[in-house]
Amino acid sequence: MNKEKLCDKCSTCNQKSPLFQLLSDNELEVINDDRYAVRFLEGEVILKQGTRADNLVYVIEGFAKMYVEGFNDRNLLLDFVKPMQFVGAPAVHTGGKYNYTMVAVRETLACFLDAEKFSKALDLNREFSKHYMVKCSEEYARSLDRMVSLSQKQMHGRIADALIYLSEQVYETEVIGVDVSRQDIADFTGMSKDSAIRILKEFERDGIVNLEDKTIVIHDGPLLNSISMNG
Amino acid sequence: MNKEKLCDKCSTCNQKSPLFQLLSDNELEVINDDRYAVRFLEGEVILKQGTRADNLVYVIEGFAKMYVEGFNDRNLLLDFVKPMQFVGAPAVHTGGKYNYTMVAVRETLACFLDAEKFSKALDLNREFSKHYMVKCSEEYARSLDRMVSLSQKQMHGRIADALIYLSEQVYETEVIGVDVSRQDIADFTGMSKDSAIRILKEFERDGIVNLEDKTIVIHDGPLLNSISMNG
DNA sequence: ATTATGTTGTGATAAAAATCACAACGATGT
DNA sequence: ACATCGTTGTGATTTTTATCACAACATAAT
Repeated sequence: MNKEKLCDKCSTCNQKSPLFQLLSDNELEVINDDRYAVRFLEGEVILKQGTRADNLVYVIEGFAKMYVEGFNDRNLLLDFVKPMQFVGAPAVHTGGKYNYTMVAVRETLACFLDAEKFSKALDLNREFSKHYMVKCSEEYARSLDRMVSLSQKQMHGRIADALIYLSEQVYETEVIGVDVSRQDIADFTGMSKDSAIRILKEFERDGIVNLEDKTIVIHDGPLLNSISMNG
Repeated sequence: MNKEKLCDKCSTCNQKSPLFQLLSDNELEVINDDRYAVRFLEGEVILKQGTRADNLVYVIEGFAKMYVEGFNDRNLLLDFVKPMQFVGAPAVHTGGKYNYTMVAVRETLACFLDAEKFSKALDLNREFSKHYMVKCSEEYARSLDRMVSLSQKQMHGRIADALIYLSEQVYETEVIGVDVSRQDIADFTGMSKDSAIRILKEFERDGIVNLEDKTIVIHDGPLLNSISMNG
């Protein structure tokens, strides 16, 4: 498969994150040393919650999701992962076990970076480690926002939050794609699948969204924002 | 007041965090440069959510709490802060506004470290920045746990989680002190004050805790753990 | 002394959300 | 063509939780 050629070495990788562009070829070589890429099929587990966190996963192409396996067989969907994103924090820094499971939503090419080597690169280049720290801090800040949403808003507000996030941050268009199921939205907003469906249907009746064969098209963004704020 | 003498300079500070002990006197001098200590009275705001995050607060003595000001006049209590803890992340790294408010629960002596200077220290000493990163990652990991608790457990389980955390991590004894109010526990567990009181009373009837003039004494830790797991 | 004020506590009621029991539909496999 | 399976969707019902309306009590203020 010619796609693996993209992954010959880090310095020539054509899916190089802005973060990696801060590293010199020599520094990249440190990370390149122990890295390897693996292609995952839809539904396959890339990282499993509870296993030792000795790799940072860099998504080269595809689409994945990460979720915490919680209580009563319920999952808390944390995020969808697009190419050029890093997955592994915070466990990779505390030296513990992965805090979540990561699964390929579509066929996904993932690069496994050795945590030790990555840490070495953080040592070598302070600009790199600084920017990486900013990325981690942004993730943390988002988790605080979600804690507020999950604990203080009721279902309409939480669904609105989810749709806004998926539209603005994940799909970067008004159309939320087919690979986000109703169950995903329920897992993202901490409610039952039934309730999530009900509210999406309600939003459709109110002209806020269009539901067309499993995609969700946002029709009235301002109203959605107002529901997010007041719910 | 002789207490301020404790705070003459960082290198002789007798409330020096293990993290600061990684820094040489010269490196400490960088941080010492722009720092200042302020004594806060009970109830006074130390950091205000929404203001520019250009200081990292280091608690020298006292007791404080941090909470997100959320929706409908509700607060999400994030944590209690004891001496030798740093407060300011993640905003101080993203260069934005504080994500939460910090208030003195008792009289508190707080040291304000300039974010730029702190960042300089992170630049100078990789061991220091590595350990700091671990601290931040642990905080982030805890927020993931809390997201699961808040979104998947019902009230009994959440109250159990709160009591376990307060007992084990904050007070480090079975006695949760007077400066944690019922409203605090409600804000920590994302429920109404009324519900929090009701469940605490129920726990008392079931012999799980003792409520004696505003302190909460944990009587049956194992049962509390089981409620935390199955709730 | 007595008026506020804040916290704790309690029952009754209302609202929110989960659960249950299905139906409809499409994709997949045999 | 038919069964199977997973996802979406809906109404009825039950459970969970918030809200409301107070009372009791302590503390602080006048």
